[in-house]
Amino acid sequence: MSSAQETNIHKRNATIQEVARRAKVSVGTVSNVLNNSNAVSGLLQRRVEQAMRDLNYHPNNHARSLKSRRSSVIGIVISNITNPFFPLVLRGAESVIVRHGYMLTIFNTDDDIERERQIFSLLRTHRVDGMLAVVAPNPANDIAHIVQAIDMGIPVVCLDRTPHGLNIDSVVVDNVRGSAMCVRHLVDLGHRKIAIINGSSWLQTARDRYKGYEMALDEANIKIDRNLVREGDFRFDSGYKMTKDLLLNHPRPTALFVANGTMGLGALQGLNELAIHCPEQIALAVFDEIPGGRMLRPLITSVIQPAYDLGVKAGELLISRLTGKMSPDPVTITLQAELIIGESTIGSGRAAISRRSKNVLRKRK
Amino acid sequence: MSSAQETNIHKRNATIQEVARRAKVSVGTVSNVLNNSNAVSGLLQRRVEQAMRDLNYHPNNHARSLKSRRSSVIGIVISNITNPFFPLVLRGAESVIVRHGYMLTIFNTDDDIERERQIFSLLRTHRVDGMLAVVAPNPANDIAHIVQAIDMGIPVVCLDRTPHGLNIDSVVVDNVRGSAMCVRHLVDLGHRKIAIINGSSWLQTARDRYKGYEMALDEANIKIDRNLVREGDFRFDSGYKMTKDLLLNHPRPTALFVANGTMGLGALQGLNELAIHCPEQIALAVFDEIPGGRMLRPLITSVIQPAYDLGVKAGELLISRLTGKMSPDPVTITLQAELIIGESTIGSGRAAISRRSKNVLRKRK
DNA sequence: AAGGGATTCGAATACGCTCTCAAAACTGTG
DNA sequence: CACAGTTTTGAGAGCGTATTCGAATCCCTT
Repeated sequence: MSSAQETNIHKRNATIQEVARRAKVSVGTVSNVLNNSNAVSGLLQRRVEQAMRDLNYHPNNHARSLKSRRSSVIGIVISNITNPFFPLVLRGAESVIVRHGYMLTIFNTDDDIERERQIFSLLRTHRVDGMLAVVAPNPANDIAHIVQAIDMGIPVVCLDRTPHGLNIDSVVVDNVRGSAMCVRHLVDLGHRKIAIINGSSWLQTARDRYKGYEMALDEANIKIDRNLVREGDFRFDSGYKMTKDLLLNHPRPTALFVANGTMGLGALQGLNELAIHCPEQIALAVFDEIPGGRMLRPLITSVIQPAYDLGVKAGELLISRLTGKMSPDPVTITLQAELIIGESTIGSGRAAISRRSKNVLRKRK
Repeated sequence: MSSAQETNIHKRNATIQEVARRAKVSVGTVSNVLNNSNAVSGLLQRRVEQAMRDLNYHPNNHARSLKSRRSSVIGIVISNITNPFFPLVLRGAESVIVRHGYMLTIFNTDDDIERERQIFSLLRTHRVDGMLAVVAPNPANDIAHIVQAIDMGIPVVCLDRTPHGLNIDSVVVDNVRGSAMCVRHLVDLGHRKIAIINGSSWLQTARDRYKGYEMALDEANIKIDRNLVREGDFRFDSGYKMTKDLLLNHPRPTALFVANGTMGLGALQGLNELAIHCPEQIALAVFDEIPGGRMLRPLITSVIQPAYDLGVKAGELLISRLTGKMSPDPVTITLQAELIIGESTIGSGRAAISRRSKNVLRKRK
């Protein structure tokens, strides 16, 4: 089997020069067939292509980018790929971006704004053509790095979250409405003491989900009880701890609304340990999909976000910025979430539900 | 709010030249402070840094790479980030790679070997410094693209799977042993008719998991019944369909070993629809983690892979190749999986839980 | 055969940076 | 103060490609 040590004959990549020489043609001509800019006669074209094959030529993207000022690379900055929401987003974005000839470079911020700044700087050094960003919570609301990127002509599309006070291209889920829809469902079932376990209020997402909660309760003339409002960090542990805390204290809620899937899993764990049954003893509804949730019993009522579509739309928006002909005004695309009603809130017979949930109870937008 | 239209004063990035001019210093000196190669006196150093700040200078990585022949980019090629196994791997790899100053570029092959080839070519055009690759099933075993990359001095570390017949750096899970351990557990519980739902036998991974199955049965002098061996594609649907198929035909297995998590979820769905209870009517064990599985009841017996660690180890291996001082011989690192015994095979837990839930229900009514 | 227009080709330059190497500026010593 | 030794600085040559624009070639017409 061949390996680097044996075959280090051509350790260097072939250059356009060498291709030209071998095809008995000038460098310019090779460049032309590469980018089929100027028409090249069939004969030369074939000769060049043959030479490229012979030399196993791979054009040097760095030289190309240096000259052309386009890198064909797009940076995507997310909070944490380990959160099951993001692989779908990534995949959606990738599907459109790759189709347009770009590469995707990925970074996790872990929701650390300082890290986000470093990453933006790095991406600028690498001269990416555009960025997709799930912005980190930003207490000081210091968005200079984003503004600067845009000012330098690098389109930035915000995904899932929007920095406060910055009018910028973005693709988001209608968190207010999704959340309201879900809480309304709980209200409709007769619940009055509905607790919420939310994420950090530094995140627009969390604020919006709270707003939806507020709206639904307002509509029903239910006064918000601060004791039933908890702020976690969108991680398993905070879902777990806050659930236990809520249920061991007064007033004890009859329904629990958890603002994301991972905390939702934590909540389930908590309920489990307390041997509190759902929906008999408490109703549970979750914003976001619970990983592997469709096999859970009871099936959890949840607000499903169009994650893949979010990525696709963001990718498309970025591409149309890149290809130029768009009004320069920032655009915001809002996607609707879908409420899937499971057994964790209505709690009737299991067989009936799983059948019905597919056909009837799925509220479409 | 600032935006591209208003502030397009410096649409062009500052260059090292401009920094030099502003700091009243030569280009070489600026370069030296950038890479602190030649010691630069404190005074000039400060002047240069100030100038960089003033001009908001971001060095052009393309120019740098063109000259230095190092891109500081590593490509990672996986089959599908949507498979929950991979985000962890990615994160593990990222954690070490970023720490060493590299960027990560990601591609999904969807297990399409042709796509893999295109991606390798693209990565070479972009002159990545190294690659991490989860190779696609490769019926013709045509690995020229991998060999070529290595021959050109681009280290490639294979992750999770190894191309057949190619001795190459790789980090894998001990699939044979993990699988054998799991099937042995089923045998120990007295099962003789143990079915397996495997992935494509083009994948080393799948072949190894089968080998473990075979070993465990051999040890127990159980003859393999081809009717109990199924080959799927590691996706939900094949787990679902094959489970139904297995359980509606003869001989009917008393235990089911599913070779990955996603198919495991499918199997659960299948059992659910057939109203076949686990573990009373069938024992279920799964290689790989089921998404959100820790909340499932019964808890599924599973072989947990060290996904994050796999990424870390692969990243470290690649980095040490990159930094040079390693024996040039290919290295294979094998990580062990862990068998977590749940209620889906031993069933005591399950009985306890379902009994408890009934009591509670009664109490409430 | 010659002229003119349309097509195709190629020499040369610039892109922004690193890195070598010689010159310049210091330092200390006799 | 002269000189050797040491540190610090800067000029310049590429890295591999895209692109411009004049030159060369081709194809028709007359």
